[in-house]
Amino acid sequence: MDELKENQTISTEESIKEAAKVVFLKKGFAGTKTRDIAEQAGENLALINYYFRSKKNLFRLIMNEILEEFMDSILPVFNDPNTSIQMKVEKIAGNYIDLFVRQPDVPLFIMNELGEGSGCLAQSELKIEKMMHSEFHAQISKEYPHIDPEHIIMNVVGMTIFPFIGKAMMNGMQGIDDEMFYRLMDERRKKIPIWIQSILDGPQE
Amino acid sequence: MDELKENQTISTEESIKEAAKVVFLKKGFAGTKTRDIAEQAGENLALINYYFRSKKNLFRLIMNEILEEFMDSILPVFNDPNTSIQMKVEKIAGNYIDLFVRQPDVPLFIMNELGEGSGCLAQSELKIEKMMHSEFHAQISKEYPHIDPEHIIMNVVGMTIFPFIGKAMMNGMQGIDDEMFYRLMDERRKKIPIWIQSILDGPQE
DNA sequence: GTCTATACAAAGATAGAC
DNA sequence: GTCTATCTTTGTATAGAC
Repeated sequence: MDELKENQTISTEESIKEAAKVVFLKKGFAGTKTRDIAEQAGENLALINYYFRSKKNLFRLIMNEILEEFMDSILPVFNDPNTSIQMKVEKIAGNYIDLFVRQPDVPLFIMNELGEGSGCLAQSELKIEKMMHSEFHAQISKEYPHIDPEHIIMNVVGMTIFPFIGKAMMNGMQGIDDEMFYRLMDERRKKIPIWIQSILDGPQE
Repeated sequence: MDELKENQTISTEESIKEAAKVVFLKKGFAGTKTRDIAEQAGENLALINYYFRSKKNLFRLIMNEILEEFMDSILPVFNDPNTSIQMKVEKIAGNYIDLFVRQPDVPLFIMNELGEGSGCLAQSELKIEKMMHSEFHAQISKEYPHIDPEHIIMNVVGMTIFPFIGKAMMNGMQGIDDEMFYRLMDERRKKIPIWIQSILDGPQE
């Protein structure tokens, strides 16, 4: 019955992963000490390396889980031929904003690990290629043949996630406090699809 | 003549700064060891702390120089009441793209160091507030009172720099190689101002 | 004021006992 | 599987030569 016990208390491995998630999201990768994770989990320091080989590996594991969950929530809509371009944009912008409002550290997290220095996510299951060759891509090609679908995808993603990446910049700015920021983000949820439509339709003559 | 020697060989302090710039840009803040910098400069390790107090301080110094130079090239146009909104957008998108094509590591760099973990740039002279309260901001408020200027600024900057941040993602993608990426970026240099105009004008009825 | 050599502390990783 | 003790790397500080 070793593999089948139920009502079992949380495993050591799992408790470390949960603790790591909390600490990583609060302090970032560089700001997190493995000793913090061990303390938060109430486990011995050496067990982190025993179960996860390295701090970086543990970090990558957690990030991939978050991203995979997110992508799985996006892709079905993205590949559904029966939803319009506008609805797809609404879905992706809305889901990104929801995720980042709830977990403000994730965007920087992603960016952090794309650099060559850490490079954890570079070859991971980001599934971006699935986004690029999705039904969304095909729909744009068909309905707006004059514009490169890559540009539109870059615009949607850039307009959506940049403010969160740049939040640290903006917080220092006179005139944009947290309350205003979240109000702006809520506006963007509705406006980004409209803006994308304006871009697709082109300039007014 | 102590302050006025010319033809002088590069100073120790300067050689460390140059070496640090090279290594930081290549490996990022976390990936750079102070011993790497010392070796690259051909100087003793302790001199880094002697001249710059700490690794973080040295990093901040270098980043501020890069950003300041960039901002100084942007701000005059940004605050000139005699250039149109479109021309300002052209200027900022063009300058960003030029900078990032020449120094592909800078954008990720900036983002990397905005996180709370390292936080080197958080309270630095980013001059973003000057961008936000520039003539550009005022022009949008006046000519397009129905739209929040912050949204437009976020859109310009997001559309411009996101592709560089996401380049690592896209490089892994089937169908976008380096040549195509730079072709797309060159297109964006001209198209972003047009797209912004479409957004400002709103959807076609 | 500059520089070399060295010491020290924090933090990730590992070996080996149990 | 778990824990203690230890090793290694790395940023920083200091002592002392010139």
